Amino acid sequence: MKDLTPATQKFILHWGEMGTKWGINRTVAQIHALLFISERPLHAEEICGTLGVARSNVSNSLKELQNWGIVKVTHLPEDRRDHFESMKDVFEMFRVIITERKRREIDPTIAMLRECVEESARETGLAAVHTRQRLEQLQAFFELGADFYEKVNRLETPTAVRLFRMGDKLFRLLGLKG
Amino acid sequence: MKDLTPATQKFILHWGEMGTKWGINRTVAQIHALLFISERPLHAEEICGTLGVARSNVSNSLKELQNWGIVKVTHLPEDRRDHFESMKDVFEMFRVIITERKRREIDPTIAMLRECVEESARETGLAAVHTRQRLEQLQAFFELGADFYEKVNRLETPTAVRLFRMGDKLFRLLGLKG
DNA sequence: TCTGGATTTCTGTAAAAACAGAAACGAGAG
DNA sequence: CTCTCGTTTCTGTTTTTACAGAAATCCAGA
Repeated sequence: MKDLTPATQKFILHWGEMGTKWGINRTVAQIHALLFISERPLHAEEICGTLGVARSNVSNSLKELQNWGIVKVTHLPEDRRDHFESMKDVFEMFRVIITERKRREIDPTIAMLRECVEESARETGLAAVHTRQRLEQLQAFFELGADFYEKVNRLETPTAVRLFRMGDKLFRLLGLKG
Repeated sequence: MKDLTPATQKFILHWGEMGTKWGINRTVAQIHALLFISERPLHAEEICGTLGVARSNVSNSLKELQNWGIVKVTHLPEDRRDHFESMKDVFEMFRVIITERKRREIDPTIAMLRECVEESARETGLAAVHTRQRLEQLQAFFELGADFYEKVNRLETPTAVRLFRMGDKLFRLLGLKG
């Protein structure tokens, strides 16, 4: 890791580890961390040099980050090479990430649960009833979460931030505490 | 996969895949799915037979699930063997999972960010200032999320469910829409 | 203390993922 | 058209993770 301050290095390494724990390739996460913290767009070669990984690896990882929608290509005048930059707004960035994970993983899970519930409704026997009830509970939970997310997602960022900040006041206002 | 209805099989397989995408071992996730959907506690041998995995694998996976806190050991009269059962309440279950992930991954990340911000505050130069600002934004985001979670977590389950159900009404009540 | 079932730990193997380097491909400049 | 610089795809290797089977340990009852 060349030309990085100790703090930056520590951040990039930790972010890479975080990635692996959440099912994201370590290198992908590291490149994301690097681009996020960099004040200017970087080209692939720079990323190779800084992180010490192969060119092809960087190329594939960058494509992955673009698929996630949190890294974009830009071009600088007088330079034919692609340059890459991460989204800067943290809140927006996580909004994008969560939306994408919902699309890729949560929505298909809800669909699967729907199918399983249907299927087990057609099966007979006491066991099938139990199974169906369990699956329905799971389905209800995921649907509740998904709906809530959709609603929050429709808010403008500052509005959403305010919502999350409210806390105690929020609960009191809604008379939920009792 | 012996003695399972098609719906149950589909569910267990999907849940296993979900696991891998979220950094959970496939077998661990499958065993969890099996125990979740089972109406009675199972012993290790049954799990082996049903899922077709080795005894040792089941043993380690069960320990992992117990570390997560979503599977517990029980004993049946007239049977020396350990029996295992998953939490049944879906909402509680995810509360436990999220709490654990926060403890393992989010809290250490916040600590790391704090350290990095401190370190980069001691460094000089324009670049260091930029770095620090980025890290501070990230830190603020994580702290906001963590605080909000703590608050929701303190609510009784039915209260929290009501909160998530409110949706539109909620936003209007708070005058957030504008 | 000994015994038999039950569980965990250890060790080598198999499978999967990550990765580097080379080759192929593409786009703009001359 | 072709040469050059840059990017992507392909292929084989390395590393990591998951896993099975064997060995060791544990525990209750005799």
